[in-house]
Amino acid sequence: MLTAVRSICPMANSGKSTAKQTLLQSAVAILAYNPGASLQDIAAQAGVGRATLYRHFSSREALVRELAMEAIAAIDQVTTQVRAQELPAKEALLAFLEGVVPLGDRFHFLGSESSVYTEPEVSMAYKRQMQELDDFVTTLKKEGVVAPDIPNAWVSTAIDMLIWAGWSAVESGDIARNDAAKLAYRTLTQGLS
Amino acid sequence: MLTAVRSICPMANSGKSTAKQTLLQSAVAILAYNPGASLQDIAAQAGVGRATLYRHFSSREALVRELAMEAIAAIDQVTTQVRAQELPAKEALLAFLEGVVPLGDRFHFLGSESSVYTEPEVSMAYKRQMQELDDFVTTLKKEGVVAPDIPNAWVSTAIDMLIWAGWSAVESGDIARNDAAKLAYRTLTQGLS
DNA sequence: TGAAAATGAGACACTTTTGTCTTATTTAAG
DNA sequence: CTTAAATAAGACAAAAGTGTCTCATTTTCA
Repeated sequence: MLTAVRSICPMANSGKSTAKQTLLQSAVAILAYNPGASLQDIAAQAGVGRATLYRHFSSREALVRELAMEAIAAIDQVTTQVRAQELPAKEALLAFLEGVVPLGDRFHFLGSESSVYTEPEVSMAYKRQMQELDDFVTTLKKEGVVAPDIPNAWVSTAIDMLIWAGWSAVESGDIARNDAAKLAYRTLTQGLS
Repeated sequence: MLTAVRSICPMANSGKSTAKQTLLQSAVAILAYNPGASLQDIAAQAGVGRATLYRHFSSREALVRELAMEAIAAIDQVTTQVRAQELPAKEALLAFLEGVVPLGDRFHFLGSESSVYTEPEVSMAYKRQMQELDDFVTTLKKEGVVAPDIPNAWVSTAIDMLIWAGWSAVESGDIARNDAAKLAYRTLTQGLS
């Protein structure tokens, strides 16, 4: 376990995740499965007091908003990396899945949380990201990875759902962490056959 | 499960659905997207007072339990019908999807509601249904519809998610009601190509 | 029409959650 | 060692949700 490096060495700030980061991580882990969880539950899961949570997030709404923005940023990071490689569309799809399936809880949280529609800041970023996914689908069609007669909306939805499928299959222990993205990719490109 | 026995009264409710049915329908429609919705919201969506809701369901827990059991029964009805036709596995899959995609909200509600794990009655019925799905996956493998090297758990999860994908794509207006099951079927059997 | 049943509205007590605050303790830095 | 910052614990009031109850009104059916 590499988790315990924090205290001894004086300058090792690199491995130390801030309390805020821990809270965000715990929050998304809980909220992805139980959107109605209380801040009590979230703080407890993060191993901090409820008051500490309020020191970092002024309200539940603020927590959810930051969570959404952080999820969007994490996914953006993946898409940026994938684009930089300038892969053919098919390989880009696999790379995208490899990067995003481990973020499955954040990804799913985004699609299910209603704040995505109410908060303008989040809403705008989310729409942009959905648009980018739609553009990617168009590329997939151009390069023959996806049949042209399938509606873009269906392709996007199917990708969404199989990302969540991959993450939750790993989480429930049914699928190995390194297999999930490949299974999603295989299912998308050639089905289950 | 005989759905039409409702009341002793001779003719009373022909075209009119019971308040209870309306409530169940509204509840699943709301809870599928917002699991934390209040009974106030549910009653309002059903167009009845909150007190009326309590006349039909003694508690939130009872409402959710009946909802879950009703969802399980609805899905059972589909599987019974599909089995009765004695179709080859591939055609059976399509028939199953055609029947279940319109029940997508109930299906999704079942998989996400935690009462499924806490209530013994629901839990037992749910496990049985999941087992039946797993058996069906085994049949799909035997008849060559699904490759033998794909884990059953992945196949089940993928079917689950694409059912939900179909229902929500219809709900959001992106996909025609009559296309959703076919798109899910096509995606499962040959991917998006 | 008239009686019985169902409903809408809302009052009420209770519980949980939320957001703010204070205080004692721990942790980090000088 | 000493000081300053961060934290856990918990008190507190306000808000929202739950479950029970009553009563006036509407609906239903005989």
